[in-house]
Amino acid sequence: MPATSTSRTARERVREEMTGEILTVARDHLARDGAAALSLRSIARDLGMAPSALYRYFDGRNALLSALILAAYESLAQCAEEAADQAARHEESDFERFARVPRAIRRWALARPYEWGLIFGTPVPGYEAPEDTVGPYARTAGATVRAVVEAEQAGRLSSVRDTAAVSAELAEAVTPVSEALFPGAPPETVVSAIEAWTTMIGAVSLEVFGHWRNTILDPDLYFERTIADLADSVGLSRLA
Amino acid sequence: MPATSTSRTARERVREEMTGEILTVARDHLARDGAAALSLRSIARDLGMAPSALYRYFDGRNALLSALILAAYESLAQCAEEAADQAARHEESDFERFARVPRAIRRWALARPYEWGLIFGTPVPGYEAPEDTVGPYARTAGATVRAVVEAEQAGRLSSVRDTAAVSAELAEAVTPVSEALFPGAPPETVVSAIEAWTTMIGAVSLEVFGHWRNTILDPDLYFERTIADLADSVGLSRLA
DNA sequence: TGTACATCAGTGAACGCGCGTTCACTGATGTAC
DNA sequence: TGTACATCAGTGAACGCGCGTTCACTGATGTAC
Repeated sequence: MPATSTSRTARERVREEMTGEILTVARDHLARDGAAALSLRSIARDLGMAPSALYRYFDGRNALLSALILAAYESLAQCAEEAADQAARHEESDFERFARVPRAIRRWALARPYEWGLIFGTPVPGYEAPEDTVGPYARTAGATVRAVVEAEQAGRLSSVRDTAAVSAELAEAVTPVSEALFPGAPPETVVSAIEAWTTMIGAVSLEVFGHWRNTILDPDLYFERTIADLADSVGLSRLA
Repeated sequence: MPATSTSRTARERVREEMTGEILTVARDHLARDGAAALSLRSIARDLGMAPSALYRYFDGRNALLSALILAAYESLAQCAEEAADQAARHEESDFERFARVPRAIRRWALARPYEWGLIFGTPVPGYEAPEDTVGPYARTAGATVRAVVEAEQAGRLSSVRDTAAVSAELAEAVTPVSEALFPGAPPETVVSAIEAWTTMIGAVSLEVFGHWRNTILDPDLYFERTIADLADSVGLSRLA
């Protein structure tokens, strides 16, 4: 019966809306008070409903926190992938295409410092991150290095860079990344890319967590320089 | 009167001991439950005393937390400076002397993940870091780049590296670092050093916060590689 | 279309808990003469 | 050396609070015939 399915989805639509509203309010509280202070009662208060009502939507405080964490991972992954897709659509230099993703990630993080903290900050203690974060995490990393992978496959990575050879042991230690993101690429490329990832995360974290106050006066400018140096270290050309 | 002064310091010595014990227990709790869950009552319970007794030593929960944060900063600074001092005493290559400090910092962090988190993790919300952290933070950074500064002053930094020129604006944006740590050095050196710092913090954070599970199978090996690449990027020679 | 029933969202009272902080106090340790 | 007093560490009861979670309930929305 079509009537049945449409009306059931009507109920479900309302449910999804309500779930979204709860998550939105929860995110606001997260931004204001941090993850540890997240309180079902105060979220319910903001929504104008009884605390117990939230149990219709989330199986307690921990479940809500898990949902927030997962949502943060997925939001970041989507942001990074959108930037990479957009880059792929433009006819630009390898460098320009690479640069778009770190820029997008940084913007995402500056707009949502506490969600960034859920992913890359101090882990909430006694709390195991949900398994489902592995996927979005990998997608974010994949989007970040996509321009490198493509340039590598097209033979466009400059080999003039003075990268030291990677030992067999190190290549082995890094196989999960090689296999997932760099099939067939030389280990030197893989290692440089991981280091670029590390530097990017570090640069964003230091900025977002406030460590550049009175130290780096123009974070935009500095981040651009970081991106440029990362591209160099990975062998990406600035030419179109 | 000598009797007076010795007996007064006797009382003060006990006081200092007690203060130290409280901080130790607090650090244990921090490691077990995280900063947000730090509780005066449970610390007092562990010490076998009344909660109110803690107010003789710390002016409430926030003050205790501040003391923990400050202690973490100072412990890290001391660790880094000791490593740098030790390096200065050895006749080694510039590279070896540089490498000692990141290694020490990483070891410190792995042994005290939550204290690392107090410094480089998500800031405790609604909580301004005490001003006194500026000093130890600068000391840590200074120790990290000491080998670079010395090599630069001795004219031993290799200039063959293909570092792009730093614009006047970027040099300006970075003056606090130049003035505090690199008097007279070219801005290219300063910027490379800041990037090395960023990468090191990023690498340690990613590892300490658990992001290398199933990704980097041998973190020791990978970190050594990171150090080597940082030294290269900054122009340090591996020769003695 | 109408009726009987099932499903589900949301209420509101209640539970037990651990928390930070205060206060008046006791008793030991140090100080002054 | 002895005595009167001040300082200080630590006690224990009490406060008010906000929390997560449970439970029996009401009433609206959807379902089956």
